[in-house]
Amino acid sequence: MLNYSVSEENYIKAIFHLQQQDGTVTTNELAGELNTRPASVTDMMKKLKAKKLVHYQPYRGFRLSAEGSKVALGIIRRHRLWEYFLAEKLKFSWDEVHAVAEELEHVSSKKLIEKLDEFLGYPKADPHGDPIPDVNGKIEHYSYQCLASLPANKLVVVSHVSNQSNEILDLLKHKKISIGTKLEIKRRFDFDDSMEIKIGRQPVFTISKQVAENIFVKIN
Amino acid sequence: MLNYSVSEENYIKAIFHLQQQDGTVTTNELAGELNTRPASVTDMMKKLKAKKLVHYQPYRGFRLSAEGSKVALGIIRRHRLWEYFLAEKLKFSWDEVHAVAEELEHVSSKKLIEKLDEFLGYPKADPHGDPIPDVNGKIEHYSYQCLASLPANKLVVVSHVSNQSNEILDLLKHKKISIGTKLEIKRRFDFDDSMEIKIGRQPVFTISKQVAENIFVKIN
DNA sequence: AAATTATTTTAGGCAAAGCTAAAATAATTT
DNA sequence: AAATTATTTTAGCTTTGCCTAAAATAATTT
Repeated sequence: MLNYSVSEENYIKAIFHLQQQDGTVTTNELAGELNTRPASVTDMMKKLKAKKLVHYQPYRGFRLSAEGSKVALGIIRRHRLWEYFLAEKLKFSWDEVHAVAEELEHVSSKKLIEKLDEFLGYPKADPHGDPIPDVNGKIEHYSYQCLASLPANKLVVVSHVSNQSNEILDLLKHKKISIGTKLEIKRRFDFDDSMEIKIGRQPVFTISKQVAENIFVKIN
Repeated sequence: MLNYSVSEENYIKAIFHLQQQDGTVTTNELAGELNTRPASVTDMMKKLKAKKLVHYQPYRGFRLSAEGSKVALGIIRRHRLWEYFLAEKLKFSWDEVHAVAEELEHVSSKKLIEKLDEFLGYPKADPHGDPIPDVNGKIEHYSYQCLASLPANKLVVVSHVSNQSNEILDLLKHKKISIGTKLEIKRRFDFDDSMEIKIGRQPVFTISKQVAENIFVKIN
């Protein structure tokens, strides 16, 4: 496996995360994610395309190639192992681990990561509950839970919507619920299984049983 | 304290080590140490001078300023703590730790290093026996003696190896000499300054002058 | 369908850190 | 003291990764 620059790795990782949601990633999206300019993204996409890490046609967006995904999973593996180390061994608090792991993940020694993994006892997930890919880049997929099945007072992240109809998407769009939205379940009503939900600091609103049954979440 | 680039840090560290021996460091020496060209060294010296990290007059060599030394000791602290971590926790062999620590030392989080130090139990020296500077850059100096300078029939403890090259570490690993090893000097030969050494009840073996010059010991 | 707006790419530059070749300075021989 | 040799610096070029402004293309309105 070749070696990539810190910059290249950051682009690859960002594309990986963005394409989880969107399938294909746009120049502006990626520029936003990386706090850089669209022109810089175009430059880097040309480079990554030349290295066969992304599929890219001008003006048409891009996504990782198989090889690119493998590289991304390697970076994510390193990141999450370091996060686990920082939280578990060095007693960093949950919100501090990410920034430091962003630096550590670029240290490229393969042996370091294998030894670290062993030292940590082969953890399955990082402190945020995100699964840690194995040496071969295999990642356990999330077992999403149906929002309708959860009790009150849970903080969750929307991860999947199991219904592609215009009707539900229209409703979700109106309620400003999309993939990645953080929801807090405030109350459940036994009468009709409706739920009161809060997003950030916005006012509480209600969703019906039928809606909740189609939303799948990761518990935070 | 400001932040420096990986390149700047590598120059600062190299100057620190070279000036231990020479007092003042020359362009060619530093270029040799860093596997770079004299012209590149001159460029960097101008930059480090502008940042008041070195004293430098064209053609007259250079040395670290007080501030430069403080920065150097910070880098050395990080390097040695990581070396200790790699050897002690991840069970790296001592000839492998240096290369990986070279990468880890540039991760700049202050909190990371303080937490790591605590986790490791505030070690005093790295796996090669080099003392670890404290948070304030204070470093303990031991008065070790060079093995090459000692007469026969001495019982000594290996405390420091003044050469991090793979070549010597490979040799020492093969001869089973590491920090803390008890050696008995059985004979010295004036012809080539080689020595016969015994470890415990193992058979006597010979080491060359070049090796003995890099081993520093405490007399038992 | 044309016009307007938004997005993306191109063109041309900049800073960091390296390089080679030539010029300047210092050190050593003769 | 002059000549030669060695060292160091300067000048100018390269690559990486970023930038701004202008041009090209796509998407949306009218």
